[in-house]
Amino acid sequence: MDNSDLKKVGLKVTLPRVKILQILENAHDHHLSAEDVYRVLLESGDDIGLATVYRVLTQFEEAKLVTRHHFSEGHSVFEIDHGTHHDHLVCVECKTVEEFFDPAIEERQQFIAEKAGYTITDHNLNIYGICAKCQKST
Amino acid sequence: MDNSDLKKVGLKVTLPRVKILQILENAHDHHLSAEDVYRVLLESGDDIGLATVYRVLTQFEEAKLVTRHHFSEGHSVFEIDHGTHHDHLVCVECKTVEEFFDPAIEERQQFIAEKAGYTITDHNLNIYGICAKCQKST
DNA sequence: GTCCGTGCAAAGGATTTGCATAATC
DNA sequence: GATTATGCAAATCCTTTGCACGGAC
Repeated sequence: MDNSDLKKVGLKVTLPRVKILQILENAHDHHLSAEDVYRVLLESGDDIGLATVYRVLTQFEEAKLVTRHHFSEGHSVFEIDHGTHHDHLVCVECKTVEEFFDPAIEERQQFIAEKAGYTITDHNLNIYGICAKCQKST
Repeated sequence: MDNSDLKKVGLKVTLPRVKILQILENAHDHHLSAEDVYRVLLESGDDIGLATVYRVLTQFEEAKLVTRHHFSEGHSVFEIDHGTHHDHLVCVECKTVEEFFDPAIEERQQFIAEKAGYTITDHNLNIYGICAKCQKST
């Protein structure tokens, strides 16, 4: 994903947008909050305001470049949207996020929604737990 | 669930707590935000502050009388906890919430978490869609 | 009567918005 | 050069907290 993606979705190629896109791509675990992005920007010496970070992330979401998630922590986290749906496994200790995809679960969800007369627009499954690493260190 | 439940969990029986418990029980769809509860209180002429609503709901959550959910709308919703785990089907139009429980999905979740080395502490699955009623009225 | 609970207003964190300046095309 | 984006500060939304008063036990 590079600058041409910005043009493709009708967004001007500006420094903040390019930088933020890069940060999201290079993040260790690919799920960052607006604060996280802002902090990385500050560390790299870029003078970009937090308001801009929010604005850019929201634009990216509308352009379907990134997805916004609401884990149970009060704030939003963003990840690059590669077009492949998946759910999340979140470690409540170290906040690491892993992704998974389970066809059996997807199918059951579809079935349940249909049975209840719903047309699915979206769905999200979050499993919260303690990861292997954190279990050892306790 | 009546006043004795309050005593049981170590909370004094006060008017706000009793009223709020009643409101949660009698709610049409059993999922209310703090604002929703507050509005009902106002309508019944009770002079109870919004801060108290939040305090009481938080105490109820700690006492495991109610469960707090974060659907993708920015605010929390609360429901009476009858001790039976279930997931949610949320209509994005009329905001109605239905509950469901699917053993197959529960089992798969357990399996996925184990495979990834996680000990599950909690999990939640929300399916967002348009309910039968809202599909007709559009 | 003691201690806990409540109301009000003020504080708090996350996110959004208004406006003048600065950058892109 | 026109239009769109940015930075800063102020505003907003949801929720929590501090403090003096009132109610439960």
